[in-house]
Amino acid sequence: MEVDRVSGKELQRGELARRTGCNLETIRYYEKIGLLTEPPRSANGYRIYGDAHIGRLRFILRGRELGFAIEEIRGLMTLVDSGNETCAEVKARTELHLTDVRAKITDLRRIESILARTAAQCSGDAVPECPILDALAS
Amino acid sequence: MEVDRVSGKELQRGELARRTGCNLETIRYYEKIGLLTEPPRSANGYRIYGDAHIGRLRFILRGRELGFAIEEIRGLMTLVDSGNETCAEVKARTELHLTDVRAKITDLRRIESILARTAAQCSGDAVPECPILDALAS
DNA sequence: CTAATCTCTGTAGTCACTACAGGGTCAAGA
DNA sequence: TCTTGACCCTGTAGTGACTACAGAGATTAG
Repeated sequence: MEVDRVSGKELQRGELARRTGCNLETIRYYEKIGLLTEPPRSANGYRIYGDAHIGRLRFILRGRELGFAIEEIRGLMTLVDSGNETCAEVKARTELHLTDVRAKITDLRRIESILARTAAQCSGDAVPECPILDALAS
Repeated sequence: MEVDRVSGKELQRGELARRTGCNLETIRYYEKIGLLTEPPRSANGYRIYGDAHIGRLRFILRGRELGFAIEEIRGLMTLVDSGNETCAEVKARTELHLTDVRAKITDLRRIESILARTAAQCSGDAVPECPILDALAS
């Protein structure tokens, strides 16, 4: 029994994975944590996905790419599903996340400058005295 | 039986935690994974730490602050312990890590700009059409 | 004497997956 | 018809770097 590949409406898990670039197991994981709704099954027990699932999974993956946590994505999707979403609310959540991202950048930049500065003091010779180790020890 | 607080040579776990700013449980964790050597015990079974432990733990914590992975820190400490460390080797490992940090910064900056740009398109009104959700869905 | 504050142990939970073992199903080729 | 390979199913365990907790024993202050 082959699934319908012409209309693109019925996909098996592997096919969904290929189309979205998502790892095969991750799809099952998202279902397990309730981020993807359980799809119907064919007679043999295989999951059958439709267009709605592709869209939802793409939403999740895009959100993850942008660094949103699973729970933040769940929140956004719940908001959309409830039909109560407003641009204001979505924007507020995005800006909250943006603050987080910026804090991480600041952190990493501080780390970068310390590392770069310390490494620059380093002779790079085959000697046992090392300013990097000194920096770590102090 | 009180530990010696004058010379600062013998500390209990809680005291070591306080002096280094390390979480109490984390010390036990570092011991479990072999990053901190098992300290001697007092008659009642309590761990007793000395100056060497303070130094080692500080080294680990500083390394973690700078984003080194546990295994990288373990590698650096092994290098030092072997007495074979050279400035060149330490520098090489630091620069490897620096590359990693810079890659993360690049990643986050890309995310930041997408989020900022998208949020800026957002009216912030109480309307259900939202460019952020559109960006996530596309 | 008692209550508070240490310490000990092992284990489980966090986040977001990823991998694997051990099986069932299905389509195509020899 | 048989077999091979590619799919799919399930549950569980592993990753990294902790953190928290339960249930116990030890010590100290009042």
